[in-house]
Amino acid sequence: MSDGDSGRKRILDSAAFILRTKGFGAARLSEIAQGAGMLAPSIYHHFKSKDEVVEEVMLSGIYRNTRHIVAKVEVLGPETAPVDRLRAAIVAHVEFLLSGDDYSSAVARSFGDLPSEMKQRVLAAYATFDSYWRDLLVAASPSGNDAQTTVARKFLIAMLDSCPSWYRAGRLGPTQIANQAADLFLGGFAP
Amino acid sequence: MSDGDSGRKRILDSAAFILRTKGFGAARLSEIAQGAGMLAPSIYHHFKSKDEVVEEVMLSGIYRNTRHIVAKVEVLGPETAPVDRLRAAIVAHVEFLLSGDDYSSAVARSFGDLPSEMKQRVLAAYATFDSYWRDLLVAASPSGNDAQTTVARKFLIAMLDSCPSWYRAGRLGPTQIANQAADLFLGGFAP
DNA sequence: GTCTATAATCAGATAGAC
DNA sequence: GTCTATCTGATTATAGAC
Repeated sequence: MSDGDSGRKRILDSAAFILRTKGFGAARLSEIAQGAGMLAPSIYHHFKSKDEVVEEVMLSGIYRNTRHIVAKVEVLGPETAPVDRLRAAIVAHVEFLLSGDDYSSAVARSFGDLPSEMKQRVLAAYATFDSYWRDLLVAASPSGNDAQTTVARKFLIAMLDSCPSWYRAGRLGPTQIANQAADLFLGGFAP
Repeated sequence: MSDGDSGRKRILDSAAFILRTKGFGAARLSEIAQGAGMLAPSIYHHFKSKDEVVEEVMLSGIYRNTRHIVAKVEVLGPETAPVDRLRAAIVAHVEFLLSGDDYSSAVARSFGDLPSEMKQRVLAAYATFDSYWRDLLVAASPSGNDAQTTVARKFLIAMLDSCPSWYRAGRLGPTQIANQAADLFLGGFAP
């Protein structure tokens, strides 16, 4: 069964765009509906509540993003150095965010603002994403210090997730920003 | 005239705490009032609107934070290397955020969610903060590339501002996190 | 300076026609 | 599957007593 242009998908696409651009706190159901080419009450034919729409956008975003990163890393041969695997993940994450995937950007922007019950549920999916990064960082860590790689992971993801909020198409393209992020995190600003 | 425990200050303190912990979208006037030991309508004796409270928290946060960082950097002698000035700023910023200054954390958490008209006004104050970082980074940049230091600044501030959202008092104290942030940004994760 | 009572507004959700 | 009309609840804001 094709999902091509169904109402459901139009709603999710619109919600992802709104969540990416305005954030959770400012996302209005009427605006989501407008972006999907319908009026607010029509959404309830497809979803039980506004929160259900938001939650599905979050889960999709995490899933799509994780799949994209894993694919870009695992295509590298088994002989690839851990640092190069980490580099590939950084580049893949930033490129995905900046190449217009509203779902992953919605997660980057709005995850922290979700109501706590929803956040708990979404966290289960987020754990997969998080632990993949943890493994990449541990493998590439020169020190091997556990607490340090945990802090480094928090810093890294916050840094990468910020891209959609300040990036504007211009002289530097997504790939250049992505490579600079990798250079900066791995090599430092003033080595 | 002492501002010690005036209603005005209690409201601002409470609002800063709420904005730091729940974000702009979830900040309720009734909860701000409760934290200040009064009921919601009493706030209007001190402020014209909820937005006015929020805006004053933002301006205070930016001002306090900038002043703190500048003080910690400018206490260094004029012979201090640019990299060490940048390092001092990074450490100062993280320590300030993690040592419980609700105002600076409120800015870090909620600035991106402000309604656009307010954001424009607050941006004027934020520009002072931003340009101080720009100067520090340009001075310490080995490459001197303008576009690159701009991107590096965005990444740096996003990374540092994320601290309050994930830091929990434990084995690592604020100073250790702050130093690790500086080591990571300046030296890189896998040099 | 803070309260109670209430107005005004808005957003999410439901009912039922088409 | 989408609409119009309406309900319900929450939230900001105002009026006026104390």
